[in-house]
Amino acid sequence: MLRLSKLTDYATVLLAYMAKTNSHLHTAVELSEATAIHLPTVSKVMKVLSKAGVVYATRGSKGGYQLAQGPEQITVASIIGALEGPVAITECSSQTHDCEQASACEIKGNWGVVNRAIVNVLESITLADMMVTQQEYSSAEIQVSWQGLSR
Amino acid sequence: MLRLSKLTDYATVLLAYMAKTNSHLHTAVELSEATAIHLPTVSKVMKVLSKAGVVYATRGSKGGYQLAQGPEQITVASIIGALEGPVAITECSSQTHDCEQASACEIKGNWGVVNRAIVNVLESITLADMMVTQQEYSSAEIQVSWQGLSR
DNA sequence: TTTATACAGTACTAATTTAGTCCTATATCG
DNA sequence: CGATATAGGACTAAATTAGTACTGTATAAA
Ligand code: FES
Ligand code: FES
Repeated sequence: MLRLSKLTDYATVLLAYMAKTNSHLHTAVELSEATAIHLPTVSKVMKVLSKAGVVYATRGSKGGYQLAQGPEQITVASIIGALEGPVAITECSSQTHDCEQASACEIKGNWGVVNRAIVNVLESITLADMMVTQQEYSSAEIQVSWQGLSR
Repeated sequence: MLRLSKLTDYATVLLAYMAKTNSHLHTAVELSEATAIHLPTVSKVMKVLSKAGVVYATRGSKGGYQLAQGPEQITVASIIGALEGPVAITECSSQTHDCEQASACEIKGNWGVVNRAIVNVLESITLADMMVTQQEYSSAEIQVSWQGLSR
């Protein structure tokens, strides 16, 4: 249903907390207590974020996690990519598809264009943007223009 | 994984075929043969599209389906909406959410903004756009700007 | 060097969602 | 009436996601 996984949501909440309290390394236990996300889940998410390079991990006593970049450099797309892989709204939206009925298909390639548009949005929004306090959903100003093809 | 359901994909393929051959009513059998989508699945999809008002259905002998509007008026968002309901990329992205940890959450409301941005993209793309023959994915020109909050 | 701490990697089960099919009912035309 | 075609709902199977647990590795301090 065009929905992100819960793990991606957790990741964003965790990263936002880390961004807010950026002075020290954060252990999984601390993150769990601060966000009320169960510890095993926090661990799972942080391991994935670490492997993807979104956060930097230090092992051992006095260890923990820290953001690999500033909140302005971490995009929502990169968070999603870490947890779920590249965004692909349909099977046919990636370059490496092999749709069975491709020869007869009227919309061939167009999901790729839609996908690209959505990725552009997600790449334009950073963790810092996600930390802005919202008064109203409707107060956001987003402008999107669709110009079709250049040829 | 931010993916549309297959039924939504089928719906778009079916509607694109209908748009291309707009002169007559299309039975489920004809649509199935033209698109190579199994008949039970075609029926399921068309029933949903009919209920949502995307297509108009005529019962009985000489019956079938036709587009309720021109391809330029049918948006991708409306197709998705018919099959999957309103787009909500996370539980917290709709106005009517009641997130357990909302009081402590650093990103409260921001998924709603991201969701709105994606919906804007999907509302800007029509069935007619989806029927343009694509040479290269990269040839599409989409411009998105994120301007954050107005206040 | 031993011990406590904290992350890494992997495997597994349960829960949820989606896909696909089928059956019965209703409407329309000739 | 009988053939055609959609409407609605129920049901099963498949796929995906969420959540948990266990074992391994690295680090720092006693
Ligand atoms: S749906 Fe795959 S090529 Fe059209
Ligand atoms: S995730 Fe629900 S309010 Fe933040």
